[in-house]
Amino acid sequence: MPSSFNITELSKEFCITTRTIRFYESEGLLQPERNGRNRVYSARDRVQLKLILRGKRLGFSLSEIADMISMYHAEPGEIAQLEYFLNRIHDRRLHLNQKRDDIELTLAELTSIEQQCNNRLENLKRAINDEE
Amino acid sequence: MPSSFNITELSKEFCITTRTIRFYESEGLLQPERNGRNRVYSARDRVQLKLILRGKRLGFSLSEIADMISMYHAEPGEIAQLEYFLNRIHDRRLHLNQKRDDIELTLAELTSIEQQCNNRLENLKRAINDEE
DNA sequence: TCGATGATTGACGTTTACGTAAACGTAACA
DNA sequence: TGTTACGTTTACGTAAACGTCAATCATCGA
Repeated sequence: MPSSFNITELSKEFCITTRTIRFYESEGLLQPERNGRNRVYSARDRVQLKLILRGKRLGFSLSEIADMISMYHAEPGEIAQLEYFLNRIHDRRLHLNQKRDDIELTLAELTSIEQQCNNRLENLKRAINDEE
Repeated sequence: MPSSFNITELSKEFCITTRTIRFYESEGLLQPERNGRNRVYSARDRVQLKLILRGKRLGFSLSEIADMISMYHAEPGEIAQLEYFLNRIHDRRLHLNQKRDDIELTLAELTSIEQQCNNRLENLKRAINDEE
């Protein structure tokens, strides 16, 4: 695993356009180094990009993602900050638990209609066999 | 539980605007009855709306949601249709499993930074006690 | 009968998250 | 020494998902 990447390498690895990566930077979600004019992404930048894309898959907006990423890097020093921070973590957890419940529900429904399909399929195949 | 609803009742129950509900209808996601000009939503329409909002929470687009809802109502009659349908179910399941994995990862990371926060918090509080 | 209340249909506006094109820089390679 | 391949900035365009009027209609209580 290399320790630095250019924009095209990352765009290919994650199947996104360079435009998208630059856009994330313009929104403050990435801060790559520069080699002259060109962007140079560290391993940490690459992890950050992974986090962004994971957030996107979960349907979070870029500003929500920015907020979450800031939590990863924050180093609150005072008690009040820490307690505020723990509250935000708590809220995020509730939010994610809700999504997980939504997923479980949807998966259960998928299983149900899958069952029905399989039943119908067996009936149809049996009917064909009976014809022979 | 009433068996029919007007648009304002639904908008209040689900904390969305009437505009949003009408928009979903214009996109083919809802087909309420009419009483004269006015829309009348059945219990089934209400469930449908719930499904839409669940899909939104999971970050699906309205067209994806329309696709999923159509699966709930489809009654494929031929073997080829059924097998195609089972494939779509399979794909959806993969998609949802991916999201669930993303959620588990994120929750695990939240737990980790929560731990760190709690540790710091305890240290700070201990330091204050030692001062006394 | 009149005004408030709530619903409807346009129609244009807005935000988010990029797409796309133009114009330019630069390093390598034939 | 072109030209090809990537990279950059700037800027306008766009699709999705609504928000926000405005004009109109229906009803209902005072």
